[in-house]
Amino acid sequence: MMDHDLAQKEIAIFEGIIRLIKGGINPYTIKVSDIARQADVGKGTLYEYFKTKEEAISKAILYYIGRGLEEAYLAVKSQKSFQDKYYEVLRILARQAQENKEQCKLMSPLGDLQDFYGHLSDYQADFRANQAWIKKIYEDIFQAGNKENLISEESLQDEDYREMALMGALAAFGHGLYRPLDSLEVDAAMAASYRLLVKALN
Amino acid sequence: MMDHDLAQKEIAIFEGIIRLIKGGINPYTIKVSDIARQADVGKGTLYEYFKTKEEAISKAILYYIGRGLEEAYLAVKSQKSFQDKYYEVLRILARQAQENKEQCKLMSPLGDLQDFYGHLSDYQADFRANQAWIKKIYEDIFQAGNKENLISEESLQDEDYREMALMGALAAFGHGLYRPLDSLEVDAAMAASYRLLVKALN
Amino acid sequence: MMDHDLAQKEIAIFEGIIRLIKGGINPYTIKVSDIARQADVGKGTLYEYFKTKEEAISKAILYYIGRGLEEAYLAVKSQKSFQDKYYEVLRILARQAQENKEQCKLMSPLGDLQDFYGHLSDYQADFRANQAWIKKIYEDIFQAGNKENLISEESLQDEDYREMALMGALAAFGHGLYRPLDSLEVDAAMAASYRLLVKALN
Amino acid sequence: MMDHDLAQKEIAIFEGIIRLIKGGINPYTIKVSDIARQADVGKGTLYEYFKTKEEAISKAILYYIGRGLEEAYLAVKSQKSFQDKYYEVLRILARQAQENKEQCKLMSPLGDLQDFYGHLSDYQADFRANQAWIKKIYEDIFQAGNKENLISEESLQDEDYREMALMGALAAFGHGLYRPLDSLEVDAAMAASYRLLVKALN
DNA sequence: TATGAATGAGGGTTCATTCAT
DNA sequence: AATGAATGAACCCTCATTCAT
Repeated sequence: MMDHDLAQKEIAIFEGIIRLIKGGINPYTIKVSDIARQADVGKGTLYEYFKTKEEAISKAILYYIGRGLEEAYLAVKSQKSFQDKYYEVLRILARQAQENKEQCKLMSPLGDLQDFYGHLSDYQADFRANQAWIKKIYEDIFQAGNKENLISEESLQDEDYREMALMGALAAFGHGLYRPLDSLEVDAAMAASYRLLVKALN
Repeated sequence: MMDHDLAQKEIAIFEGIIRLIKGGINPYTIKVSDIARQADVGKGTLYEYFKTKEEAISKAILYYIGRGLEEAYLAVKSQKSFQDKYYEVLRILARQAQENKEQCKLMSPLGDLQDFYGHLSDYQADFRANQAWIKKIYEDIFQAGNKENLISEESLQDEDYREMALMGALAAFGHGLYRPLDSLEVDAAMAASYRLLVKALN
Repeated sequence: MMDHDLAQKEIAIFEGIIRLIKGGINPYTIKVSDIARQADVGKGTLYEYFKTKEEAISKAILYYIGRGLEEAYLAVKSQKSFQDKYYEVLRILARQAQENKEQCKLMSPLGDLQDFYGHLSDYQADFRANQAWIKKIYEDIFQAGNKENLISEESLQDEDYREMALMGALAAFGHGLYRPLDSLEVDAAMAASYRLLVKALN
Repeated sequence: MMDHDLAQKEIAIFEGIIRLIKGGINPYTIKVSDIARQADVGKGTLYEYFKTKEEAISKAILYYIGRGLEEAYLAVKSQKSFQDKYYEVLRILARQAQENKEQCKLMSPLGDLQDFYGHLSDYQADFRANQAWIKKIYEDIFQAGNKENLISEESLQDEDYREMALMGALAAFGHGLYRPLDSLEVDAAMAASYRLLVKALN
């Protein structure tokens, strides 16, 4: 039902690529033979589904991020309060940071994704689909904040400002995560990030 | 004083590499022959000064960022007020973003520099030297803020929090910059970023 | 009678291959997938009828040339006079040269066919069948020439010589054809070739 | 002095390629590694001098044929009589046919060289240089024939005809050569070819 | 010290062939 | 019998590194 138009091998390849990246390989250094081995397909099979290695890697990343964003959106939406929604995002970021810190970038609309892998920009369609998810997540959070009167009228109206505020709070959290923290300190970073957000918006 | 132990050819190589990166080449795709041509040296010469291509590129990046950070520190120090110092940082970031947005990361202690070029972490010595500059910049800004009573006692004492606040405000600015802004809007982004910082710290 | 043992798909494959060659593809660069597409059969089907790609291409060429030679023989036989018979051959050559100059070689016993596609020699049976057609064409022409007293006794007895004479006259015509001639000049080349032949044989 | 602008490695590569072709490999099936091994250079070296494998092979063929034609011209010119000159050409052809029958084509202006290796036509400059040699050879032979009154006025004036006559006689000889002849029979074929030529021209 | 010609390991891609359906 | 998705051996070409000059 989901992925209804993705062949099974195509997904196997995507997952092989994602596994490699999570395993710590820089996408620029992935070899076709690595992908084939990880995905348990022949090297030639990759070229039945993608024109080049770069296309396969780019689409895998975009696919993976897309799935993550969809899940993130559902998780955020299932939370009721402003704070719970925001904490949900932070928890997702923290988890991703543990898996592979590259993916911290996933919440940034326009993000630094190209820095991660320059060829991504060749696949604007998938790219934009992902940005749409991000916008939905942001919107859901802001609406909750508004309902709870945590956002000043002024902040609410200035779309650029409120987005910068959210981005900044998330980035601050990401920055905090870089240190070798134990889980207690993750909580501290979350609290600090939330504090930054609330201060920024009211 | 600086560069006292860098041969002239070594610097030529660094500058060639930096020119290439500023020209938009992804560091992963730089070829030794590119460097040699840009630096106007023979390909073999590179191996007189560096053991591998990666070492040359990594050290060039670290060298370039180091020079930038030193200049940034001096520029910040020369400003008197908290606001002027912070705006100085923002102006530097904006300029770098124009040259090459990769270098926005330069202010982040621990930054995402590895994402930019994974081999950088092999040269911890230069790496740490750069972080020291960043710390000095941060310290200079915070002291000015303190003198002007713009930082609450609580924020001042919590080193982690205040650094997160600064990082967040900078990241928010960086985020704002990604849109195709004219210079007027850069001013708006600077104002918003400063507002975030002040709110966060007091 | 002919093709009695050729399956319908087999012929479809032959014709696909011939279409490709006439379309200008060098036989060495034909791909199995090209053949399958042209013949409108599956790639696997080719291997039901032929052990290798080379066998398919070789047999297709030999089959096509065989058909052409049979037709040529009938056309030559249907002409009455020595000159008409010879002109018939020239007309066939000219037509083939227009379609694809490769096939000019078709009249040469032993020809340069291997140069055209080296694997042809692996299929000596079909090869020899084609040479038999050529011999019949030659014989028919020589008999007519003899009846009309256009061939000296000496030339008639020396089989090697008379065949060389015929080959030479044909090659001269082929050579004349290579220039960008309009149809009038084709006539001139035919006349010159005939003149060469008659001089050679009497 | 000769080849003054061909690097030594370039010639080594040419000679390696020619050796392979003389050894019987079809030019379409030559591998870069074959060339490198034959020429005793690294695989990469080939790409210092040629952009592609096809360029290397094409230029090697054209180079080799050019050298052969130059030598052939000098040999023909050094002969005094019409018959000796023509026999010289036949001897060269016979020798080449023994080495590698492909090169029989070498005397044909416009020849069938493309059939031999389709990429040759990409190097028109070298191609035309070779044709100039052929023209010179032809001219030298015709002038001798004229001096000896072996060419009728009519034949002499008709450039197309006389060239066809020469081509035809040469082709007839080539055709005769294809049989497994011993040297005595080569003499017979030469005599027959000469006879054809003289008859054709007077 | 400086060079760049030469190298060959390495990797992306193609395509003949197979085989499960 | 017919198919075409899947495969991986094979091959062209690149480029980091070396080394003779």
